[in-house]
Amino acid sequence: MRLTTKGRYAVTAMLDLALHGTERPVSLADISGRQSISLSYLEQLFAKLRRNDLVSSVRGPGGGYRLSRGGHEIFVAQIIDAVNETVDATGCGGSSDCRQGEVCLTHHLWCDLSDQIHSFLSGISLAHLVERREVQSISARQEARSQQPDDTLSVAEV
Amino acid sequence: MRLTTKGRYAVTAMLDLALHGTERPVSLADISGRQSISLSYLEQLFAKLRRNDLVSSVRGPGGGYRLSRGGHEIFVAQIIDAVNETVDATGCGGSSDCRQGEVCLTHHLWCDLSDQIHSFLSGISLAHLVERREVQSISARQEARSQQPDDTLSVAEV
DNA sequence: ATATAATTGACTAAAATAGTCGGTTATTGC
DNA sequence: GCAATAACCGACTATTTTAGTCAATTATAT
Repeated sequence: MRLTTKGRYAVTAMLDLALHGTERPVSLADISGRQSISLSYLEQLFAKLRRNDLVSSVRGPGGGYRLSRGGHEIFVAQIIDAVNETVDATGCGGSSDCRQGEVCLTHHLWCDLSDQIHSFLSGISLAHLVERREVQSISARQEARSQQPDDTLSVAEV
Repeated sequence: MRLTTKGRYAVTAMLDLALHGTERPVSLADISGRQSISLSYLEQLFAKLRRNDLVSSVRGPGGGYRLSRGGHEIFVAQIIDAVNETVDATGCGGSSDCRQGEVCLTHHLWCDLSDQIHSFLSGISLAHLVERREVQSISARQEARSQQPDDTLSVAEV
């Protein structure tokens, strides 16, 4: 399991979907606008998310993406795995012959570590994230942004 | 906290130090030979490890690096932090104004996540890794490599 | 003195990340 | 049927990170 900004983009986008996709599908243009992620980059990410059956798409006007199942059945680990899609979690191929016939010194360490992080992130669902108060309030602000441009962001909110 | 191959290299090298550096300092050339990491790349990594006070150096013949303290006082998290040295764990600066005055949707998630992974890796010391049977056997094989070139690596060993 | 080995800095190659562009296909509403 | 929408697709580019090279300098043990 690798942890980079790419996975964060994907989780952010999926969280946006979970928050705004309850009524109708959400277009990538909308997500792009709200989360400041480039549309074309989102296209790449969602191609992978769709291939991994995390989202389904609706074409044409009014179309977009929606979660392929309930937010409590989609986990952060799945999202990160989908966009990283590096099968090779250990860096040595998992084939146990990384060091020309030997197993590299930290082979087991990284397998363990990978497992631990993976199971940790497998316990966090989108629904779980949506429940967080902070996320809800931020989302509300983002929705209201067009009406009232607030420069009065208090520290308490953050 | 970012998790890439760079951190794995660093941990591997430090583990090598913990295993072979009990008597005398270990030269980067030795580590390079045993772990198949390029000497110059090790130089870069150890410059950072030294700046972060995880190793101390001894110049001249018979010199090399040793752990700056006991293996039970050096943790995987510290090693990874040292070589990544991206203070910005959240990707949005932690300054809480990533989205032009707003906090990005997953800001808290990644702070949490980062904290969890960090505390997990902060619980694993080099000494802890050395105690692992697998690591010891692999290390033994690596040390003996020059005497008996073994092509008879059984699956059970792996 | 000499060999060893850290230390430094500049430079390069390859890969991953992030993003652009120009199209095509399916669908909806008029 | 037509136009607008928005997914879908592939090729292409820029930036950053990773990984590694090279050439020198400095300290030190013998």
